[in-house]
Amino acid sequence: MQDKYQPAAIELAAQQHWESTDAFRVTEDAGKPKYYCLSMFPYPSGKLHMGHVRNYTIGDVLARFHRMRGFNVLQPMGWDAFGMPAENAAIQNNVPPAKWTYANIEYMKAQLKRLGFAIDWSRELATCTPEYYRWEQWLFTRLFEKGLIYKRLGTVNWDPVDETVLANEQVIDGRGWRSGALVEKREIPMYYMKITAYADELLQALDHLPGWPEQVKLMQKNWIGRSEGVEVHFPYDLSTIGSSGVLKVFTTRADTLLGATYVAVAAEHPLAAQAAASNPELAAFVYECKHGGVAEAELATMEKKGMPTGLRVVHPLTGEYLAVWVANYVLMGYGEGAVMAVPAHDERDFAFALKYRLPIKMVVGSPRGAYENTVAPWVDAYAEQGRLVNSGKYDGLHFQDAVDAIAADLENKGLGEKRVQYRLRDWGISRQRYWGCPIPMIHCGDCGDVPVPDDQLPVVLPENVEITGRGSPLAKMAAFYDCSCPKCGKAAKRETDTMDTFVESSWYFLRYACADSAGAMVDPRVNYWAPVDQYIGGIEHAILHLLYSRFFTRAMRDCGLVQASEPFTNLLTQGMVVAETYYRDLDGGKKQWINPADVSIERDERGRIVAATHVADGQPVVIGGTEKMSKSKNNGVDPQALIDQYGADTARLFIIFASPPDQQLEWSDSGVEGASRFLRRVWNFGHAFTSEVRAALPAARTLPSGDLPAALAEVRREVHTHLKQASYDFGKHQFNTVVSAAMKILNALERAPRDDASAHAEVAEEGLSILLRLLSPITPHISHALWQDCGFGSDIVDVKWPEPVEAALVQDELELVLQVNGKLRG
RNA sequence: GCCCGGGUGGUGAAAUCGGUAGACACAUCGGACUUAAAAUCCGAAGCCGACAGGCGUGCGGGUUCGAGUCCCGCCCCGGGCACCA
Repeated sequence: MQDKYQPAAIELAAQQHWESTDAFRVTEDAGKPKYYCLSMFPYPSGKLHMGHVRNYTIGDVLARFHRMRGFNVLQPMGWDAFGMPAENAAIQNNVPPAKWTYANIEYMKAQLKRLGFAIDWSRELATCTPEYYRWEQWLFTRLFEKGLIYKRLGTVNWDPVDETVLANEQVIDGRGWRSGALVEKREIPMYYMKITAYADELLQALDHLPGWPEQVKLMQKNWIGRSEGVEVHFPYDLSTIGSSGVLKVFTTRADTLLGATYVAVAAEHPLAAQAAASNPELAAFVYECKHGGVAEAELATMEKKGMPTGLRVVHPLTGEYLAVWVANYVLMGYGEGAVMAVPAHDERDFAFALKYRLPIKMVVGSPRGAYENTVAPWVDAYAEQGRLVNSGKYDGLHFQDAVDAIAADLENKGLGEKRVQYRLRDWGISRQRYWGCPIPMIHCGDCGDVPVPDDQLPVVLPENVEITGRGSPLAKMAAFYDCSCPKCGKAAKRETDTMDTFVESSWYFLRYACADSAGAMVDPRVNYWAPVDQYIGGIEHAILHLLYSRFFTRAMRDCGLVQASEPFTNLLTQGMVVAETYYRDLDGGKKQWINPADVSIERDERGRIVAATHVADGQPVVIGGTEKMSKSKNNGVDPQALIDQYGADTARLFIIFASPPDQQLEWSDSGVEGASRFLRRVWNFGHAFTSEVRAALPAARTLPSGDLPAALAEVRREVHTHLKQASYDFGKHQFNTVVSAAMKILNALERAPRDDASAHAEVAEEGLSILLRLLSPITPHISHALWQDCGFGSDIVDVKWPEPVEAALVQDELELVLQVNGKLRG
C-alpha cells in the first residue's frame, strides 16, 4: 500500500479491475428489483464540460448507491450526435460533420471512462448511426400512416442574403448571425407531430408523477395550457368583405362579449391578405409585420402596432358592425389567428384602444364598486370577474352564469359553442438542415407524399458533402433526392429535410434496454427496464425534451412497442455550473473576457476579494459577476485539468459537496483543494489502520454490545448518528450533506482516544468500514483501494450499504429537539 | 411580455413538521512543528461596538408565545418561451 495518496495510480487500478470483471454489465434479472438510472446523454461538442461531469457524477452516485441497496442497476450512456454545431464546425474548419462528431465521441468517451462511472458500455449508442435512426424513420412512417404526423405550412426565420432558414438562436436582434441581414418570416411546408392529440393525457398524467419536482410539473401544466372557453363566430359583413363566412375567435371571457368593440387578426390571416390586396398602405404594414424572427419572446416584447383593414364583421349577439384590425401581437399559430378585443377588461386591448382611439365599453361592474368607468391608467381590477352591466338581458349575471347564458344563445344561433383550447401546439419537426435524420418521405407527382417502405429503410444520410451555410446540401444532391415512387414506380423526389434533433432524444432511453436489437426498434426487454426509475439532467430541459419524451413514449405505446406510458418515474433536475467572469474593456465598447484560470485574486485581511489581476501581465482586470460557464464569457473551467491534477475522486467529491444537486454550483479552486485534503486524510487514516491499529484488534469482538470506555462509546455513537443522517440525506438527494456527515465521521474517528488500544481498534475498524461504504458511491476509487488494503474484501461495488446499529445506542438528536420543543410549547 | 425557480457570514452552504440561525467546508487571521518552505495539526471568528449592548436569513408589511420557514406587496438574479442542445 502506498504511503501517500496518489489518485492516478489507484484510480487506474480500480477502473481496470472493474473493466476486467465487467462489473457494470447488466442483464434482465427477475430475481432482483430493477433500477434504471439514466443521465441525459451528451451532445458530442468536443470535450466534457463541468455540467456533464456534474450530471454524470450525480447519476453515478445514485446508481452505485442503489446497487449497494440490492438493486439490479442499469446505467447506460450514448451520444445525442445530430445537431447544428457539427455543421458550424464543418463551415469553420472544413471538417465533415460525421468525422468531427465521431472524433469528439471518441475523446469524450475516454474522459467519461477516466471519471470511473459505473456505465454499461455494451449498450452505447450514437443517434447519427443508421442502426439508430433507421428505427426513427420506421416509426415516422407508422405515425404518418396513423395520422399522428401530417404536413402543413409553418413559419420559419428566413435569411434573405444567405437564402437559408435560421434557428432562433441564429437570429440576433432581428438579423441573421452570419449575414447581418434583416430576418423575415417565411411560410414553408413542414411535417408536424400531433402532440395535441395527447394534450389531455399529458396534462392529467402529471397528477400521477409524485417523483417529479412540483416546479417542473407546474411548468408543463402551464405549457400545455388547458383553457375552457367559447368559440365565437363573427359573420362577415358582405358589403365590405364581399363574401359570406365567419371570423372565428376563441375567448375565455365570453362574459365580456358585449364589450367587444373591434376584432384583430394576425398579419398572415386571409382577411389581412384580402384587404392588403387593394390597400398599399396596409400591404406595407403586413410586410413590416413579416420582419423579425418567430421567437415568442421577441413577439411579446415588441411594440404593439396595428392598422384598420376597412373590413367589418357583425357582432353575433347585437348585430352591430365591428371593425377588423390587423395587429402584430396576434399570432397566426395560436388558436384561429384572430381575437375579439374588449378594451375595458383586457390590458393589451386597453392599451391598443387608447393608442388608436378605439371605443371602450365597460360591461363588468366591480363586485366592490371600486370603479365606475374604465379610464387610464389601466388597473388590474378592470380584468376581474364580476356582475355584468350594459349587457341587456345578461345584466346582473356573474361570470360563470353569464358565460353559460351567452354560450347557449350563441349555440342557438349557430354562431358559437363552448370549447376547450390548449396553448400547446403541434410539434413541427422539419428542419432544412443537413446533419440530422432524413425524413423518410417521397414526393410523387401522381401519388403525392408517400412514406418510404420498410424494405427501403434506412434512408441513409450521405456523409461526403460540402457544407456552405447556404441552404441544405441535400437539396443540391441529385444522387440523394432522385428516386422512384414506391407506389407507381415513376420518377419522384425524395424529401430533403431532416428531423428536429429532439426526435432522437425522445426515445433513446427505450433503445438502451435493447441497443443490440437489429430486427426491431425495441424488443420485449424494454418492458423489463422501462420506465426509467431515475432521470437526471439540466433544468433547462424541464419543458421541451421531457414533454416530447412523454409524448413519444405514449405514441410508441399506442403502436404496441412498449407498455409504459410515462418514461421517467423520478426526475432530478440539476442546477447549472457557474463561475466568476473577468474582463477588460476594449476600444469600441467591446469586452475581452479572461478565463478565471488566468486571473489572480487579491484579498483583504478578512478574506474579501478586493482586486483581480491577469497572471500574464500583472495588470488589473474587472470582476464581472458570476455567470453560467460559457464560451462567450470565457469562464469555463476544463474538467480535464482538474482530473489530471487531482484525480477523478476529488473532482467528483468537490462537485457533490459544493452544492445540493438541484441548485446552481459555483466553481471554486479552493473548494477543490479542500476536497483533495479530505481524501488525503481518509487515505492516511486507512493507512494508519492497516499499519498500526489493526494489530491491536482483539480476537473476540465486543462490538456492538461490549462495554467500551465512555469516550469511545461516544465516538461510536457519533459515527452512527452521522451515518443515520447521511442515509436520510441520500433519500432526499442531499448529497452535499452526505459528504458533511462523512467529514464529521472522520473528524470523530481521528479524535478517538487511543489509550485503550484494542477498544480503539474495534471502533476504528467499524468506523472506517462505514466511512468507506458511505463514500463509495461518491469516491469509488479510493473506497475500493482502501477496502482491499484494509482487508475488508476484494471489491466494494457489491458490498451492502451500512445501516446504523443498536438504536438504543444512537441517541436520536431529532427526538431530543422535539422533546425540548414540547416543553417550550407546554 | 408570459411561465417557473432562487436570494442566509468574506465564499459554497446547513437548519428534517413554525422552535438555540450559520452544522460541514473554503477563504482569512493567530499558534505549533520546521533552518526555511510545503505538508500536517491546534485555535479564533456573523455584523456594529472599547464594553454594556444592539442588529442580523434581499426590501416593506402581516399572522404567531415564537418566522430563514406561513401570508400580502415589492426589488434583484437565474431558467424556459416551441429551430441551441
